[in-house]
Amino acid sequence: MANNDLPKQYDHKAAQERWYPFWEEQGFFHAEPDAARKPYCIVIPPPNVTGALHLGHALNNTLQDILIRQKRMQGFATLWMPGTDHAGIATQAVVERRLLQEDGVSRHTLGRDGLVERIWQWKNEYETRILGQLKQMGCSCDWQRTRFTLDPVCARAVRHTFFRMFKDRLIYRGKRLVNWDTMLRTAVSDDEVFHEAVPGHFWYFHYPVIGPKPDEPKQVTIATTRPETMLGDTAVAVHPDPAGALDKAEADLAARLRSAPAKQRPEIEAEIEEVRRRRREMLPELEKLRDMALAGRRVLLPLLNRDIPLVADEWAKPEMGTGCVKITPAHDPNDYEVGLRQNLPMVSILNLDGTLSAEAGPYQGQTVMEARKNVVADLEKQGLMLKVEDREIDLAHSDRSKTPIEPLLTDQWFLRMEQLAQMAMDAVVSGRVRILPERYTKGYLDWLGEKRDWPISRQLWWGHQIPVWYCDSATEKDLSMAFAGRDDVVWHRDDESGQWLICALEEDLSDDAVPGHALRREQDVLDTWFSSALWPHSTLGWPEQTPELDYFYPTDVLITSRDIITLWVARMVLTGLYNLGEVPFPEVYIHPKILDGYGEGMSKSKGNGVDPLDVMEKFGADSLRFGLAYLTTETQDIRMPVDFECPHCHKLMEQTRETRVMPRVRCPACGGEFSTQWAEKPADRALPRGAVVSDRFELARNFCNKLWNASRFVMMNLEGYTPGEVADAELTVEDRWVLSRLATVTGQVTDLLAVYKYADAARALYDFAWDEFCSFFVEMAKARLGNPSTRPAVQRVLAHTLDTLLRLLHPMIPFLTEDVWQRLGALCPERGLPTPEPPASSIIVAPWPQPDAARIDPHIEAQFARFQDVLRAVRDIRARQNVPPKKAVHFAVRCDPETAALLAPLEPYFANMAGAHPLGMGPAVEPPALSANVTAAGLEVFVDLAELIDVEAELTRKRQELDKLATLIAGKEKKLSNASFIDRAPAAVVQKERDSLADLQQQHAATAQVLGQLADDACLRARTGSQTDQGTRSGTPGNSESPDAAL
RNA sequence: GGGCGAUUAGCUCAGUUGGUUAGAGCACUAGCUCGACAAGCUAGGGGUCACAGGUUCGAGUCCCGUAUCGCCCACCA
Repeated sequence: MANNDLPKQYDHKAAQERWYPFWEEQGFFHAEPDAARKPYCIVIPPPNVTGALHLGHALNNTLQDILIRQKRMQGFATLWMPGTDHAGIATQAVVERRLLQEDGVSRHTLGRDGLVERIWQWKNEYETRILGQLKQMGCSCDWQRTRFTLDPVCARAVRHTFFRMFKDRLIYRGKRLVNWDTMLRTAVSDDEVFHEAVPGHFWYFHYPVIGPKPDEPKQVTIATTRPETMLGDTAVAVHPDPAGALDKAEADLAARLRSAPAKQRPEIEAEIEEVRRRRREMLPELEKLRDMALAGRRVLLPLLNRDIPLVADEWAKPEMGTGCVKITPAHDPNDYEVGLRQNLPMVSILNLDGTLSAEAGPYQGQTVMEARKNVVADLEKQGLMLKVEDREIDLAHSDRSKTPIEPLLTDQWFLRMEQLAQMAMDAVVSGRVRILPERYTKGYLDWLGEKRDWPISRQLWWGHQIPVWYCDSATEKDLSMAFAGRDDVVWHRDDESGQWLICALEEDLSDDAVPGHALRREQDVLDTWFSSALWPHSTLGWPEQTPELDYFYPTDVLITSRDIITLWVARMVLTGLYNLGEVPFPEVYIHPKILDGYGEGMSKSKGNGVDPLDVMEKFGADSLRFGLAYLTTETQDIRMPVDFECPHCHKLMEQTRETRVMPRVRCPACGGEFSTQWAEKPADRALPRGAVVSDRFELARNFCNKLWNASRFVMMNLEGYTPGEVADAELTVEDRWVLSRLATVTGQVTDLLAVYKYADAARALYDFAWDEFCSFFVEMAKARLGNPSTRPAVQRVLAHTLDTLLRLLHPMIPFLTEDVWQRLGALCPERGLPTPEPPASSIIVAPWPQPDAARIDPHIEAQFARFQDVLRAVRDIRARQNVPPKKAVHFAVRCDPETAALLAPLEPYFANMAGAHPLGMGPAVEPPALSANVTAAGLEVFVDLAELIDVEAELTRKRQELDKLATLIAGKEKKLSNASFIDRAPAAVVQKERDSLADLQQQHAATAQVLGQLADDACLRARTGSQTDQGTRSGTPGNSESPDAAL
């Protein structure tokens, strides 16, 4: 192979295009149950088919692939289960919006089947795109097993789970207030609601008391921001203990006041004053009303002339509003709770389209806004309106239609959580499921601890339709006869409506399944999370007892982000336990979130999202992956300032809060304009698109390139390579050093990945590859490669070291490592120490390196560290003295005999790596007549400056250095003269300090000596008035004939 | 309102059970095209570890408080 032709820069595109198809064709990603091997399985958190993947997905999947690739190399039968999520509401919303925009068609005109068909088209398009993105990233998923939460296999799991839960009476129907979008006529979930402050009003009005006694108030005053809801009022509440409640409010405020900073105090003091005012002015009336409530007195609901009770309920806070609160159970979440507590009727005044229902009497058919206006006007007419205040209202809006949300009481399906939640909690408390980092367990347990029933129905068309049929008319006997002998149908009567709820396992029921009685299927679908909750077992074929399920379940780890610990992780644990009696995974690793430069999470709506394809286009998949791994620390989110890359001049420009939402941006560097993701107008779209990237991937890109060039060096120098044994005796100091370091790093990386410390693993590899392998081993190999007698051995060590390093890096940098692996295979068909062997056909299945404890040699590492110290010192002096690179220098090292002996075999490298020639090393070494020195722990390096010196600069430097050393020495002396330090600190620490002091004193002495010589010289020259005559000054130090110099 | 996390160099971040003179990458400065690599090499400058207390012989590290930022949950008649 013509390795000289290798490009100087790593061509990531070529490697990606070449090796991904190769891996797929070879079937490396596919896993089958294999009794001879241990299983390792991760299920992907299925991305939503709503859109393309962003950088958060890239991170999530990179972390999974790193583990998967490592485990595969470790010999496990490794399965990474891929797939996507139908993401019910989000996907339907996206498709509906597009339909409306592009075709002007609403879902109601299209109909259920038509819409669902369109969504399937969308799904197919985006699934392909998403899976394509994963492939580009190098994800080694078992694509043959790709699942979709709505496919037949998953659907079957959903039906079986639902059926059993229904049979176990865990699923029930009930009323619940939902966020109703009157425009789209659907309930939307809490996360699809945004709050926006809008100007509004706060109306105060009166309800007359029915039959007031002389000492009783004639009316109660209530206040509301939504006056039309009074039509649905079924009570007015007053606090059962207004005096106590006010006392408590005051006490709470007083407590806050004590700990409050000065600037908040006036506000709190004002609040306290308000509470006191209320106690003076309002308490008697509130207590009277409370007594009336307890006596069962009623008030008249104006306009509808309905009489409704006064109730005593703690929801009415005497410190707020009028102290009395109207109760509208069907249209307010808190009032609903009051309604349940007080056994109030629930009157729904809204139709699903947002108009008022028959319950609203004369206002029937009006919209909410119309009714509001009319109700206010009518109350005014009756003299019941007290006052109106302007007030800003934090109003809930639907994300999808941007219209205000109306809380509406509707029939929904629920899953009883009491036992299920407890099982999921126990699994974590007992340690059967460990959440890492551990701090996230609290949120999990707190959330489950509330044991709130899970509302599982959604008024959507895209999803798993609930397999329940209603029947109003049949008797129990009719059903028993119709379904005689069938254990795949169960039914029970709905307590509230009295109708039959019939659930069928796999086969849908026909309308005439019960002769003579019509069946009507439930139209709602299940919450998306219901099917996602089954993902770890449904993807493996459950309820079928497949070999895969048997072998791979439970999976080994779940890797996900923290915002779905409750929505998803908790529910997977719960269904896993319910369906299989086993947790779905023993560990959950929660990874950081990717934030933009302002510390905000990335999202489409903010416009600060980064498409991994843009990053890969610019930096390559390897850099994307390594960069992300390098940033994945345990405690920190990943802050990533985002840049536009100008398509004209390719310069990066920072994306600001302003530019990130602009359709077109002008490059400040070249003045060219480009479009962004917001471009909609044809004129904008015609501009070239500016990719959104981040310079935080440059580190990884540079590293990949470094690796590429190190590999290139090795391969260029493998000419004439012959495989062969390398006996330990043949190994040089640097060989033994690099092998020792390699063994250490192998152990570290293996251990770190086992505990998900990706950043530490990446750093260990980065530092070793760059600072040790490239900067030292490769540099030092150059000399030996030039010598025919040493060339074969160093080739073998180089090939082996590179081979091992590639394997360690493969999980993070799959393409580059495979590319080099294959090339290396052509050059070294057998390699490895001590005995060469043929390498694996692909690095993806090459064995993961074992940390070879026998290679770890602290003595050699210490020796090498000394060499590095001396080399650094010489280079330092060269640099600060501005010695031209090609000019040789001479130096001496004062050190103990052991160090001198250690350094001896490395002497030639000083010439190669620093253009420096040793004059002597050992304890008796004296500085040359004129020298620059560097002191390090236990040694002093003197560079002979006879021909080179800039005396003044060196004098200044030495004086500063001496001062610094003196300060440090003083500090140490003080510490060591402190009796309590000597007494209480561990002996080892004290000794360390003593050694350190001695060393500093030695450094001080050496520096003082050099300084003295330099000062004499400067003095001499000042006296003679002559410039240094470089030719005549003696370059030979006095000690060059000393015994130590002969070492 | 409750919970969690963060605050270390201009920027982005490491910093192990408390123990030598707090590190890296980018950016900056100076010098370098010597056959792996200028996406590089060599060296350098740059830090009151957010602020204020405490524990300790010793605090970036542990404890209390404050400020700022972020995330999650709840609530707002």
